[in-house]
Amino acid sequence: MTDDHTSGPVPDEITLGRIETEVALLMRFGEATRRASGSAEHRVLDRAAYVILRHLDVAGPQNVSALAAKLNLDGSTVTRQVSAMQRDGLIARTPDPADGRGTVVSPTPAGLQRMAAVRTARTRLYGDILAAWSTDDRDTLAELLHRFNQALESRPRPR
Amino acid sequence: MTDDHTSGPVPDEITLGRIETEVALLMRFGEATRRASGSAEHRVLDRAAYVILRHLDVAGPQNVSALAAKLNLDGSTVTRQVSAMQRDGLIARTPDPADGRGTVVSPTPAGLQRMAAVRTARTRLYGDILAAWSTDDRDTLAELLHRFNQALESRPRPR
DNA sequence: CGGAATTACCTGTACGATACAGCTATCTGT
DNA sequence: ACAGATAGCTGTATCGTACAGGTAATTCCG
Repeated sequence: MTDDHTSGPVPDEITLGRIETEVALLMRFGEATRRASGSAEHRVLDRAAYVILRHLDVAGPQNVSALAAKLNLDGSTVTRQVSAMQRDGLIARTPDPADGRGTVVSPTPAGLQRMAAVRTARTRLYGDILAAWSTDDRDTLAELLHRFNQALESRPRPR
Repeated sequence: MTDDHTSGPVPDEITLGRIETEVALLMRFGEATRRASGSAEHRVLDRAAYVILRHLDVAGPQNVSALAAKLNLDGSTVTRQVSAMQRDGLIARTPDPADGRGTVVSPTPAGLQRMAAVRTARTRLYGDILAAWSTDDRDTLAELLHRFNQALESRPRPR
């Protein structure tokens, strides 16, 4: 509710509008880039695989449900993606020793290697794109994005 | 291929890695949010309708090809989305007076109204999320995102 | 002017990512 | 030990997208 402010566009709102615009734009860029560069047959890693491997790398091997919860995806989606990744040798599935229902997903060396390659490529791309930026501005961008994501994470309860 | 830097992780690279991480995170948040909030039957605007309306609003009525080029989408994709939007009364198609092959797509008042509603909702959401931020930080975020997008736009020629 | 090449759009088809519903196997609490 | 919850898988549906192919209109060139 928050019986809003029919007071008109306050400066703050202008800034928020700009942020909305830029986030939407960035989103669109990201999708376009992913489609353009990833569709070739030699795609190093498709998108979901990268995110999954990345998460497994930082958070350690875990079962499908945990993965799904963390990635905000349905369990069935993760099941299928993990199956594909197993077929491609990027992850291994082992029965969870602590729970007969569960399957622990862990990255294989090959998976980690490919993930690292993608990460390096992306990092390099950003280096290219931000070539003209000062170290200070880059730092600030990283910091603000981090805080923004934290804010997003702690407050996505519109349900 | 640019056998560069075997020098190890320079501070700059650490920052770039952080940026990569945060952009990826933001992307996932955006997708998750879109799916979660948009799937209900009361979705104000489905799919790419928002982006299309937004673009038509800022860039004026234009034909399908121009739209596709701007949005980095295949013409057929835009055709279908525009058809759906026409069915829903969000845009109107009129024959291009200057080119018998072309169809000019223009937003209807209803379309613009719904677009504005979505934009307002999103802006409010960001206001919520950034409630604890200083005006300065918000400004900086908006500015840096803008510059980042500009850099992305002017340099996506890895093909 | 007239045919060839190009362009704009649409349609058919396919694919990837996702969700939801329903199934089976296993676990947990009383 | 049984009832209910949970983990994962499979079937099916939807959405957004791309590519290939078709038709109509435009433009270019001789």
